[in-house]
Amino acid sequence: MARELLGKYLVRRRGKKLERFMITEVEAYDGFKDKASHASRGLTKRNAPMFGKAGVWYVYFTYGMHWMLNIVTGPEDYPAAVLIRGTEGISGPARITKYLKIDKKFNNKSATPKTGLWVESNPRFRNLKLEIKNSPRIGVSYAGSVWSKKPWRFFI
DNA sequence: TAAGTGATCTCT
DNA sequence: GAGATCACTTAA
Repeated sequence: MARELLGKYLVRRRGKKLERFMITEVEAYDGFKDKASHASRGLTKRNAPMFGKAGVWYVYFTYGMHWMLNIVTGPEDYPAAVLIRGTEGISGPARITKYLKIDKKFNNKSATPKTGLWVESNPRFRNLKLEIKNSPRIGVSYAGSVWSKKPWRFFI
């Protein structure tokens, strides 16, 4: 799912204006066992959206100043999400939310035009093979040698 | 390299 | 309720 999101558009509606940003960098957080995932210590008030339906935003606040944008994946009751780390023109997960004015008001909301933040396929890339690379995830050294090394960061 | 910043989590 | 931590950014 993380790979699928690469090359697609993150679309933000503000008033009547639509802004589209091609997603270029993501990270996967998968299941109960993933020690790098907020869900590794079970259900909490904060990570609850990760346990819900796929296609819903999980937006949380960290480091006292940054909002992180994730989209929930997987079946209900199975915690998994993809962190949107970068788009064309914006690199860095906190900068995306800063520039697109994304905060807790999107948390637990569906990714649809109705909510003002969603994902669209990219017709430009329908027939183009993207060169996708991967690496360990960023900023998760606390997760131990196994989980911090999982190559679940994907980027174009 | 380190400060900034405050919500959240764990432990008492 | 206290203390530690944090899926980061910026300025030095």
